[in-house]
Amino acid sequence: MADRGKRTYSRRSLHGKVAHMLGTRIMSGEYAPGALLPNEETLSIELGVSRTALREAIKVLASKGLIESRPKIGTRVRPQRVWNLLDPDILAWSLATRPVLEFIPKLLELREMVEPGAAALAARNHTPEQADALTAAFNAMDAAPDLDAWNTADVRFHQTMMAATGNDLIASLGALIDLALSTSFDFTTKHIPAPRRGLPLH
Amino acid sequence: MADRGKRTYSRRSLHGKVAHMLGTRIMSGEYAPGALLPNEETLSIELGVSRTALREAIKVLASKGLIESRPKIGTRVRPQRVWNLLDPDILAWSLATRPVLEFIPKLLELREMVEPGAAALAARNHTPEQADALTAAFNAMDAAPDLDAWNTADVRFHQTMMAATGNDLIASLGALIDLALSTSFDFTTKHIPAPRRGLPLH
DNA sequence: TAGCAGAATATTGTATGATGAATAGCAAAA
DNA sequence: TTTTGCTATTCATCATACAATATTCTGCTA
Repeated sequence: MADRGKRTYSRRSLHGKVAHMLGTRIMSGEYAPGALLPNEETLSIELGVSRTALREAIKVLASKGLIESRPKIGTRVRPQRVWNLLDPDILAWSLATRPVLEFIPKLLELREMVEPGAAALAARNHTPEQADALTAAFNAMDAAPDLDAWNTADVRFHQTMMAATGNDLIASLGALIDLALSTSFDFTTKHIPAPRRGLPLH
Repeated sequence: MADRGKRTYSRRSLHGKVAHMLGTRIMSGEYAPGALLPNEETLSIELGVSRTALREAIKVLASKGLIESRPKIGTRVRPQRVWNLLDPDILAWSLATRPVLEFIPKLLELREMVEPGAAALAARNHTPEQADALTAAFNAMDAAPDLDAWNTADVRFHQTMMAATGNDLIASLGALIDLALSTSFDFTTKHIPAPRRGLPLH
């Protein structure tokens, strides 16, 4: 049950660090949409890495829709609407720059939006084991002694429910939301919890 | 209105082609989760590209959660549950390998799941311009002469509604679903359309 | 002057080889 | 049996060279 695996890209490798650096610069607006990044040679010198490492980072960002490189032109930041906002890394970079308290409502809104539909699907498709896991998570939530424990149980409850829909895509969406929420809560433990809702199944 | 930008990663560049190739191999199960890919030298020779191009492709796949490289170990396919299924490229690679007809129901299911919540949000947050765009899209749907036109209008309707929620994340999800659906429909134009639903706004 | 062809040029794209760092697996020792 | 240390394999990073590409400039021509 426990391990849901690391879903954000490693920052141990050099190109991972560079990607993080450039990603946050883009999310913060330091490199705004439409703007050109410095050329590879300049940027690699500025960051103190080889052109190879820089290019690997650039390819990562490009694959998430953030930037686009063309010969003779350079590397340009693409418009926000083509950014892949549902990518764990982009979410993490957003959280690293944007005020978290502005972001949490959007996450909660998204979760509230998918929740009823997910519950309905889960009710149709869940396996017996998943039903057990759900009730266990619900009980843990009910018995939570403090806010932190309640959050943990809450996240697990939703994760389990999204998985119980039997739809990979939906499970992936659920994991993403929960990852983002728990990361946000790491920044700010003093948040107002959403009101408890009834258990939609059973 | 028209251009929503390319959201899938370019296949013009060499490393883009390599990423596509490896991505489809992974989605098809040729490289199953837990399996090791051939080492860089072997694989670069097999694909007829330099190690540089191969490595850039590997970094792209790793950033989407598909694989993980470590010295002395090699490059291993990660478990499916950490794949970023909501990535446009991964979706495209899935569509390129998996039978499309098995995939469309999941996409429709996801869309059906988020639709009521999105409509409710849109009703609260939409701007006047978005309301106009919505009615226009709805009318286009109503007046569609054939299935193809109906699909186009349908996709536009949903896209517009998700954008009208005023939540970036939700808009991104909507764009993703619609991209995947229209790509699917390119493969198989002979599908059964979902039953028409009433216009939830107004 | 306007317009077009083609050269110059700046930037990314690709290839290659060398060196460094990490670590799994094995062997030796306690 | 457990621990320690060695070694070989693989990826990580770097440096460099050259190719491909598309803008921009230049100069010719109508």
